[in-house]
Order: sequence, then C-alpha cells, then structure tokens
Amino acid sequence: MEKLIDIISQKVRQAFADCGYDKEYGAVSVSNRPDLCQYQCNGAMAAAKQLHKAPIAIAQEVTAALSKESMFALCEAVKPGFINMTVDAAFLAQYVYEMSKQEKFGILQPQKPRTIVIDYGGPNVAKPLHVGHLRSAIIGESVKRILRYAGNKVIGDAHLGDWGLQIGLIITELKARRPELPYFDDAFTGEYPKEAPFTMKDLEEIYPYASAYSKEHEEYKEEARHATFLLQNGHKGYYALWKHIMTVSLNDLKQNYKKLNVEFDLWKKESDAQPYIPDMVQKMKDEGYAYISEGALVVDVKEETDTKEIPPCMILKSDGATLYNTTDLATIVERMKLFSPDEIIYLTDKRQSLYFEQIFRCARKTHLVKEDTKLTFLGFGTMNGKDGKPFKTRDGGVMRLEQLIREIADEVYKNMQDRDMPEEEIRQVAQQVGLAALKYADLSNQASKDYIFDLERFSSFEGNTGPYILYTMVRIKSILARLEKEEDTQVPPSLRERSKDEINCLLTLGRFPDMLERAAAELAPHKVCQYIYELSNVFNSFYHNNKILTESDATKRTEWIGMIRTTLAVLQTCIDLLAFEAPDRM
RNA sequence: GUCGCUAUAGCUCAGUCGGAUAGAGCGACCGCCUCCUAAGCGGUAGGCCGGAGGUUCGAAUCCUCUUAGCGACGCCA
Repeated sequence: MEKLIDIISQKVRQAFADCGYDKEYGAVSVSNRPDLCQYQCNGAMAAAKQLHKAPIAIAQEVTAALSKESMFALCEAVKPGFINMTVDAAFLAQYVYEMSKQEKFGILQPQKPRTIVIDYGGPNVAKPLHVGHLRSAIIGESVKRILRYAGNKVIGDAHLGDWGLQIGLIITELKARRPELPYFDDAFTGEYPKEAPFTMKDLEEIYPYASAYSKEHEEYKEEARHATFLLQNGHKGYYALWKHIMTVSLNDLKQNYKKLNVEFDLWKKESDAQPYIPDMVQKMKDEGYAYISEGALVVDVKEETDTKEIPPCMILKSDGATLYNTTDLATIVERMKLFSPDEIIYLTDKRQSLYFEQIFRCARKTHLVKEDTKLTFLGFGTMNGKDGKPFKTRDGGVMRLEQLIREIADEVYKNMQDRDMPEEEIRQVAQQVGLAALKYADLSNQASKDYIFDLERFSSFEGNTGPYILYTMVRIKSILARLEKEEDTQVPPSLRERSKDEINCLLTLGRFPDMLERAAAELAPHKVCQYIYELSNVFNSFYHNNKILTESDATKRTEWIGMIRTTLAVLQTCIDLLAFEAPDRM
C-alpha cells in the first residue's frame, strides 16, 4: 500500500509537471506549521531560484492545477512560495481504515529481502552483565526488530567473547587457588569431571580479582597470556576448563538476556571463528596484503583521501598470537560463508569507531567481503550518572544489570502501592513497567549520544516516558474490554464531519508507514519512540474530549472504536519493535 | 600533537535532501476528576540554537575559523 505522503507527493509532482516544471520540485513533507496545514511543499521556491521566476507565481500555478483533486480539503499558495495542503478528513479516515486491514499496516515490503547480520550484545563469558552491556543489547534488539519488520532477513548474533585473555586470567587464577585439580596435571590421562569446579558466582569473583592482580604483577599477566596461548593451541586440560566456563556462563547469560526481552538468533562465539584464521592469514600473506611491521603481521589500510593517520590493521601479534582484530576478521569470513549477508551491522561503544574503520577497510581490501556487502558501524554513547560521568553504583562500583532492573522495578512498585490490584499483580506489572521505563529512556535518545541516566526521573513516569505510552495503551484496552463481544467496528468510514482531535489521531496513524521506513533506513529506534509519544499525545487529547463508550451517535461510536483499535494495534506494534510489553491494567 | 564526536529553555532531550513564529518533557505558575484509569488533559512563563565570519531570497541545519567538554590514536577488547 502506498504511503499517504507518497500519494500526496505524487499529485503535487504531477501538478508541477503539468505546469511545465521538473517533477522533483513536487516533494512534499509533513507541515512544520500544523496550525496552517497538514502537509507542505517548498518546491516552488527552489524552482523559482533556478528559473528566475517569482516563487509565489509558481506556487499559484501549481495549486491551480491541483484544484481538481478532491482529496484535499485545502490547497493554497502562501507568502513567499509555500504550497500548503490539508487532506480531506473522509479521505484520511478511509486511508487509515484500509491501512488497518492490511498486513503490517500496508508497509511496502522489498521485492528482494536483504540479509543482514547484526552483531550486538557482545557479552564476555565469565563476566556478569553490567550497565555497559545494556545499550548494545537494547538498541541492537530494537534495530533488529525494526529491520525485520521492514522486510529484511535479519540474523542477530550475540558474538560472545570467549577466547581472549580473560579466559587465560581465570585459568591462571584457578591454578593458583586449586593446583590439585586434574586440569593442571599434564600427566593426567583420565576423564575430566563432568561438573564444573566452580559456579557462576565463583567466576564473577575470580575474574575481577585476576584482572586487577594482573595489572599489578607482570609475571602473573605473562602466565595468563601463556595460558591463553595454550588454550588456543589445544591444551587438553585448559580446553576442558574452558568448556566448563562456557556451560556455566552461557546458561547465566541466557537467563539474563531473557529477562531483558532480548533474543539472539545465534549465540556464536569468538572461538567459532578460529578455524577460519589460518587460511585467512595465509591468503593475506600470499596476496601480498599482510607484512611484518615492528614484529607484528599487519595490513595497511591507509587511503589517499585520508585527512588523518589511519594505523595499519594488525592481524597477528608479534608473538604470533591472534587478537581481537584476527577474530573479528575471521568472523566476517565465517558470516560470509554461512549467510552471505548483504550487510553486517556492529553495535558497540562508539569509542571503537576507528577500530572498526580499520577492520572494514581491511576486510574490503583483502576481499573478505563482496564488493557490495555493506559494513556498518553503529556506535553508541555511554550511559552516565547525574554527574555526567559514567554510571556507577552509590559506592562507586560497576552496576550489575540485574540490580539496575530490580531498582527500577522497586521504584515503580512504590508508585503503585495504592492501586486496587492484587499484590502479586502489582509486583508483576511493576517489573514490566520498570523494564519499559528503562528501555524507553535508553531508546528515546539518539544512540550515538551519551545520555544521563536518572533513576528518579525515569521512575516518576510523567511526560515522555515508557510508562506514559503503556498507560495510553491500558486506557484503550480498558475501553475495548467493556465492549460487547459481537460489536463489529470494522466498517468503512462515513463522510461525516470530524473534530480536530479525531483528525489529528487519524493523521498520526497515517504516518506510521513513513515513520517506520525512516527508522529502518537510519537504524534509529528513537524515531519509533518519538512517534508513539506523538500518537499517545493525540490519542489522549481525543480521549479527553470525547466519551467513546457513551457516544449516542452510533456511526461515530463505531468509527471511534475502530480508530482506537487501530491506535492500540499501532502502539502494540511499535513497543514490540522496541522490545517491551504492556500490561492489561496498571 | 593529529583526528573524531558533542554544544539547542534552569534540567533532560527532539529537530539534516536549507524554509514560515526553533519543539517536547521535567521543574515553576494557573486551571480541569458526579462521567471509558488524573501515571491524564488544557494554559502561562522560560531561547543571540557555544562564539565569529561566510554561502543563500532564506541557516540550529551547509562552509571556514574559534572556544569548551568528551573520546580515539599497533601488539586490550
């Protein structure tokens, strides 16, 4: 189904053409003066510049050509050269009605779906999830859902960090604490125990300890590096330990992401890319891309047009060991082999932008990807505390994700205690609303910017917040729940007069497909947030001015119910794209 | 040092193919519940869009310079 704005745009383009002007001048946008009109076209002014004619004259010609169109309630040329348009209310109602009957509200699906791999979450095994992991998971999940809704084949990959120095550190520390374990006995030939010699809780304590200790003690760090090397080169006991770490850790991670409503299609790991490394490195050497510099194997990624110094992309460390780069490049090889994606999107902290620039250039230069494979880096800003510095707990530690979620839920619970609902339901709703508050707060900001996390503000639930959106949905649900079951509201709209509130609601609903397309093109969940906030605003205004259930005009009542059903459906779709849920009451 | 990002109301943020009077929320102030959930609705006050030039009929938006904050810059990830 064609987008409303495109239908309008097409008419205006045609009118420009009919008047002997270039069609391109007929581009239409949503009006920035809603008091004057719904849509506007500024093309007459652009045309005037080119053709040295008076803009208002061109605008008048075009509006005259449009006067025969019945879909406009208003179409006029104004001041310097604006063309202002307002769509006929019945036409608008009809459009929204048809939209509501279509699959996905009639958004255009691509003829050939693109295959997109999205690399997000990026947790490290053996380390608890903390606030630093929040944004990648939340934004990535939403971008994934938006792209999928827009008709792409999207594969979300958690891309676990399981092969780096952190494992070596854990092994080293474990060896120091429990040298009697068979994993450390090189002479051991039997079966290693099935049960892990540690719990998740142990790991969460061991890693930070080992990490801190290694920074103070070089020989310890060296041992950890060596342990990493041995693991990567098939040390039997270490490999068995690694398996234990994976089992324990993965289980914990899955539970945590589930709580966040984040679902990965793939739980691939750095180690999965290892088999691709030898061939890849050999090929880079054979084809003359890789050479030794300062002992390490590197590929130059400088380009003529660079205004800055781009360091070479390191492929192997001087001791021959692999590193982050090697794994990421090999992962590209793996993804190309498995999925042959049209695009790979990486969601990490924006501080890694130079690094990914190097990786992308290297992948292109060495032909790891096809010419037309798009490599996209989506960097996000950090979540700061009210002081503007990276978010910390009250005592200065790193905030665990679980704790953060719990704190928000508790705040919501406090605000809900006077509700006339069973205790258990309040608890459950508080969880749901709290998570929505957290996610909405994060997603409603532009991903690339840092943002300030303010628990008090988010849990106050006024204004532009997740709970406000949920509350709007709950209001609609409440009305619909009171209807007799057999009421059929799916009837074509009448030609009756419509109030400003109703028209605003319809107009906003009609913008959904356009909004979605933009959000998908720009990988911008915050556009979805902005949209549902506006939709909630216009609905609440309508709700306030009209009593839907007790409306005596049967036609009106029926159409209104149809409209709020559509409103709820659109809101539901959107919060699903943002990956949170609404309760039935709150 | 080089490069990048950011700067919009007291606070938190929207706003790029250049358009009309720069928008929200919070906070402040004033109204609205006999009526579908007041976690709501309506209204008032609050701006040199960091600063200076430039391009243009027109600039928060594009270009140059500049200030401040943050970040990145080969063997961590």
